[in-house]
Amino acid sequence: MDEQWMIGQTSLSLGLNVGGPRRAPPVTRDHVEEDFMSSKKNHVVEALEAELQRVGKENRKLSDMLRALVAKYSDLQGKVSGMMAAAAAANSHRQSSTTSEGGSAASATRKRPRSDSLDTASRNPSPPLAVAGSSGRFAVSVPVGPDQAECTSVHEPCNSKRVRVDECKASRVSKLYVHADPADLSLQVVKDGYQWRKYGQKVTKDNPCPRAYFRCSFAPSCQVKKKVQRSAEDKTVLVATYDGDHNHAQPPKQQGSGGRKSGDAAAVCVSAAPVLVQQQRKQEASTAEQVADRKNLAEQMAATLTRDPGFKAALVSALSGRIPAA
DNA sequence: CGGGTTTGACCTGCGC
DNA sequence: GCGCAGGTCAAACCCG
Repeated sequence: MDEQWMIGQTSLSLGLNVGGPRRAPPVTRDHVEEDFMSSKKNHVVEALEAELQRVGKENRKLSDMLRALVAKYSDLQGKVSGMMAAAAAANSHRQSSTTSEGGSAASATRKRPRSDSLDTASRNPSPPLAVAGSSGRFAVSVPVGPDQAECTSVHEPCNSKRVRVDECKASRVSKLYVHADPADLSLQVVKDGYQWRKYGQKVTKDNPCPRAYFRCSFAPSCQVKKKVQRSAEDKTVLVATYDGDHNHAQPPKQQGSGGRKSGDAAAVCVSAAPVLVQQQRKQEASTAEQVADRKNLAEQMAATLTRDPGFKAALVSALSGRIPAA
């Protein structure tokens, strides 16, 4: 981490030649005015020094916060990987015991097997949240919705499909807001590091922009779904709704070689800074629970940002541009 | 030729 | 029971 860098930058104040490296003032005919100006400059210097001290303090504080966030993130990541490993082990056990079922479903007629596939879909529980964002983008998976309860009944056969779907829906639904070019109507893929295959599109009632349906195409057993639709309020914002969790790691990047075909992260490179949280603010009331959620989101974002070299570079350039101006 | 996208049809739950 | 709307399917098409 570069908190040390941040901390180090607080000492920039020492290197600042406030007032600039001026030549010795020429002997002018107006000494009174000169004195007045120098005293004025002294005030400015004092003010600047105070400001620098304040900024330095703030920097230290932020560095501490960053350290805490990183520690938290590492801790969570460890937990997640542990849980994913456990879930993968459980999955392999279950799949080996239910292979006959999957094989029979594949050869059925066109329409009917749908419920079968849905059954297998919901029967295949997703492991805990895999935080997207390792792709260097700020694609933070944000749990949305009042309940974060785990879908515990997915292993058991269930009579009502809807009930099961609802149960699973309650488990993992996250939303991602991505700023996109409004002129490009084809922008229906949110770059999040995973491979997606589009399987449908629909115009919904409340939004004139069509909603695209995606499925994870990286792992056939992965049942994550994604809906992408432009925001009705702000057409520059793509709203990606994730349903479920990936039961696999993020696919390896193949950058530089032109990338894969579309559907993948390389299909569309959303240029602008993603994750617009203000939309979420609009949607959610200010209950204590939601505030906590938001805080959690902010923490995740901060952790993601601190690990992102691009962000770091941008921050460095932004800071270096500002410091002389101050 | 294989894999992804498009798109019209179909399925299903829900409200009236 | 009927209509509506969201979600899904799959044939046709496209592309590298």
